[in-house]
Amino acid sequence: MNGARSDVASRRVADHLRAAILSGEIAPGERIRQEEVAERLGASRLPVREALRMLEAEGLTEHHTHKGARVPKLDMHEVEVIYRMRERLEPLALAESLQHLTRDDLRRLEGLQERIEANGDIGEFLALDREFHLLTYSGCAIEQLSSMVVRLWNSTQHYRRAYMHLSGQARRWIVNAEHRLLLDAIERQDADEAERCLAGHIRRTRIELSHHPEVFEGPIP
Amino acid sequence: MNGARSDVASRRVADHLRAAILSGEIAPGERIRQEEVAERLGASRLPVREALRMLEAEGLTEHHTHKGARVPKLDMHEVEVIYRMRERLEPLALAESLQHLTRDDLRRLEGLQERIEANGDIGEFLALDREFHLLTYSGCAIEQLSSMVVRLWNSTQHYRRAYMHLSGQARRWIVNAEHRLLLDAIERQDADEAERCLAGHIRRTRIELSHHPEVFEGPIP
DNA sequence: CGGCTAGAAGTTGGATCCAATCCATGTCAG
DNA sequence: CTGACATGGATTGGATCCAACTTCTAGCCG
Repeated sequence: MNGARSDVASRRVADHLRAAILSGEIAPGERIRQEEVAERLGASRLPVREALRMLEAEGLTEHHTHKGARVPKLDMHEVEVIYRMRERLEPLALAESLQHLTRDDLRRLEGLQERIEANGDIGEFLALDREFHLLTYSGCAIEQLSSMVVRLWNSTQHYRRAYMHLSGQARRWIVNAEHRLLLDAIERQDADEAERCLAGHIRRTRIELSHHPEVFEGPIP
Repeated sequence: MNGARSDVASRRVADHLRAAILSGEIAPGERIRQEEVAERLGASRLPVREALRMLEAEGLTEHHTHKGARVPKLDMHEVEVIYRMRERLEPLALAESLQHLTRDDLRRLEGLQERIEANGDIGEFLALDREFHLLTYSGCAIEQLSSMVVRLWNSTQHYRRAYMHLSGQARRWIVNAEHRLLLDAIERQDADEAERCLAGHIRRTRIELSHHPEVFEGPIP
């Protein structure tokens, strides 16, 4: 009868924490105290515990018994391997998704890409880029595959942001060109070409990132 | 100071349920009632809830709000895609693991393969085969990669068992031959060859499985 | 002065009770 | 007889209180 509200407390808490982690408000390595979160969101500790477990499944927190939850901190090699995983899994997800994308999805992809090209600030770019790519996978009905792709995006989000703070506008032009090629292949339903574009896009990003070890050293803007 | 006992109730419960699901005692599609488990293991419902969340992160259960936990039931296409994910991820895990494998690991791999060749019953074969492959990945220090590989194995375990009940001894000879080739490449630290062997091994299994749609239809031994 | 230990405070894990939701059964109108 | 609908039992979600563990600190002894 209501507007599909998330009236389950644990989900509300999870949504809140997820946003806080993805936006960088809670940084990698930082500890999350149950009581503090519970108090701030007006719930008891129990839904917070459930929420932290959900986030753990999404790769956003890690849990150690009697020591609580932290946001995982990754080193350069870990992130590089995660990018290699993305190179292999995301083309598969795209292939599974491609023929199920609706005409409306394509229109939204176009719209997102136009907004990406509008060159907003870094936070906006990251959010739109994420939305763009995940939308291309939205037709993938294989739960395991979709959830793993989201996990990989979640894990690297913080380092993508850190890298964007270092890289110039030129990078964005390359991204835009690659997105356009990808969009074109998707609209033509050319699975092979779309997979190639996507793998190349991720691969290039991985290699660029590997030239900036400083991303993984200090605290970040 | 104690013998590394799993004195945390939620972990004990999770271990118990994991074993029950992997052994087929709890079948795909089956519901898991918190109170029943709690009573049977002499704990309250809370650690059971935590355990179910852990298992969800491992791909062994799925959770729907106010409807509880079930073991996911997959159709043939889903399993086929999961095998394609394995084809892409496990060679990567092997490459990451290869140079960290100790001489002792290699000896244990040899021992496992010999026990596999001893041709025990199906349950034993499945357990040994799982142990063999996961041991080859044990040197992989990338948590995300290792955990995803385990997830994929967990998800398909039941269907591997169902398939084994249908396939003859000839399949085992092929598996043994492939394992020997893989072991040889691993011992020579030949990453490329090992990746090729492994991808081929998984690929062949996927194709074989796709010839047996009956695996996904009825209830299973 | 430094390192180790005991304990106190803080944080997480677990048990019990209550509330909200789902689902199956039975009833009644058409 | 069939369908929708209401109701009660069953099951999960949440709050509160207590126990176990970790960690930080203060004090003692070498």
